Amino acid sequence: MENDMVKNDLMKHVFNSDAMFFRIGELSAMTGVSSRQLRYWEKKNYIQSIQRDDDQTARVFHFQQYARVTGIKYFLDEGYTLATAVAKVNEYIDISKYVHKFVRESIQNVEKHDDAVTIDLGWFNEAKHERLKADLNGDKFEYRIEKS
DNA sequence: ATTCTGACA
DNA sequence: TGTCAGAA
Repeated sequence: MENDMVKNDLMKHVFNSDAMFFRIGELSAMTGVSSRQLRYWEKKNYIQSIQRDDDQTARVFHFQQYARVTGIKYFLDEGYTLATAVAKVNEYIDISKYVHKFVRESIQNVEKHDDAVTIDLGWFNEAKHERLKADLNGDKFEYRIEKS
């Protein structure tokens, strides 16, 4: 639908916006991690800033690094050492990466109806005679097996 | 005004 | 890790 196209472009615009990039002072203020620590973490390769092509030296961090830094600080506050905190964050990022991949590959099709949306989740069994479907109504949803 | 690197009363 | 200097 045309409406969906608009929303997609809007989302792309939002996530590619300059607002998603931060300099060290901003990132520090947002996360409560000192700029001194941020520079040290980068030197240790625990976080990374954008590769800058110009002659500027000021670090620029992408939004994803905000998530990383926040995660590292969380485990640090839990009492873990810096190296362990980083390992924990990497583990979570790894897991979420697989979960995202799983979810993406699980969704075979999204069928829009008048009042609801049905998500096709693929074959329900090895015999491939039934498919698992999820009917969405607002924020509610139900699973259903559909003969194929 | 901010950030960068290097150094340590 | 904080902080300060001197430069960009």
